Amino acid sequence: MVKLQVDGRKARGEKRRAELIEATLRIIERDGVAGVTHRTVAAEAGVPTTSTTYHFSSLDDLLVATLISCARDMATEVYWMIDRARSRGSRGAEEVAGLLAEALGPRRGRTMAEYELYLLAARKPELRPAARRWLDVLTSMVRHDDEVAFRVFLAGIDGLLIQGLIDDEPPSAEELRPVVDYLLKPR
Amino acid sequence: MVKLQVDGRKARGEKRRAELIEATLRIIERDGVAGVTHRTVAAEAGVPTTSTTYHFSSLDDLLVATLISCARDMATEVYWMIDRARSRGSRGAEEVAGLLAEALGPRRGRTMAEYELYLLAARKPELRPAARRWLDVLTSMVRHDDEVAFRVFLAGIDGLLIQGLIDDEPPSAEELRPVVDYLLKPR
DNA sequence: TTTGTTTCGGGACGATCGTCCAGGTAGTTT
DNA sequence: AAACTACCTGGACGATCGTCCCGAAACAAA
Repeated sequence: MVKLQVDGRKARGEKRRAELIEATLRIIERDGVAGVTHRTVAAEAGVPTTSTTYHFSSLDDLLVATLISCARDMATEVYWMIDRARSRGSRGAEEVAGLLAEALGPRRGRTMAEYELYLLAARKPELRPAARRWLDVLTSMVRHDDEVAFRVFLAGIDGLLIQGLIDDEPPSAEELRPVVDYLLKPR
Repeated sequence: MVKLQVDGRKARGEKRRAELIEATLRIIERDGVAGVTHRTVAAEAGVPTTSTTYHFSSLDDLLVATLISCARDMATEVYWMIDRARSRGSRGAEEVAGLLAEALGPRRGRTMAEYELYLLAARKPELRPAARRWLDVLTSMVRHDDEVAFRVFLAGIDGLLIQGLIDDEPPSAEELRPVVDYLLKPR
């Protein structure tokens, strides 16, 4: 007989674990990876300091878990972005430009956090599979004969986002539009 | 009468300042921005700890100076890359792919450092002009009617580099070639 | 109820951090 | 030579860091 009701203790533990990961992501959005310490994360989550050391064997473990959680969100997010862009046909570029402007405007902190974690993965080999997964998922969405064009598209998106992060004021969808258009133009 | 011979003391000071910046860049290449402390930089440069606090009013100042120095190097570097690619005409893509493979292979640490400093600029407004300058310099190199294509090119380069940083083994020039080709193909 | 397991949290440890200070040294100016 | 300026450095301060320890509390199994 399989036990259907999970252990209440473990359930609470998992919940707090998730809360700590969320708090970590909020801190990275606000202060960057440099601002992540046991104490700042615990304070952000409203739990005692030692709670982080209990649920995560080290600070690195916490960052790893955060990246994995974040990468999953990114994958589904970009998945739907592509899906929406496709369903709008030739209006796809408009859709993409709008989403880029959003990522560089209201969601700027989140975008910075994602690229900081991305660079963290460049340094920590154990993080790379998680960081690479969403790229692979996306690549598998397209036909094989479009693969080069798609890789160019993804690279272009990354470049536009990174370059947009150092603008004093985030670029508007209208400014991004011609570049996205050029990027999507078939040849 | 203008004094031709500079103050020997200031000359030594400037020299050590430069050495500290170089040491900082080496540390970022090896351990990331997170590894930069007064003590690690001083040890890397082979000078006493307090030397960093004397020449740079704070750790932030040291990072700012390092980014500015690094950005200048990047600008001249990419400038010559573009120049070489142009002079080779249709072989430009080959040249670019080779340089990308080099940036992701032997010079991987340096590439990581550059993007870490880039993201630092996203968080610290006073760093943005320095980080943006080399982009502006490059943009001014092309004809106005090519500007969109050039922005796409630069964004694509950034994307390819960032994505290449999380590969377990750096991509070869041959693997990068088709993407660069597609990126440079006129339309 | 008793026993065992898991989560929780206060407190403290040594290490390392950024920064300051006060004196010492080398080079320039008068 | 004397006064001045700029660079150099050993030592130390308080703050914060990651992490450990150990008892308490909550919950499950017996």
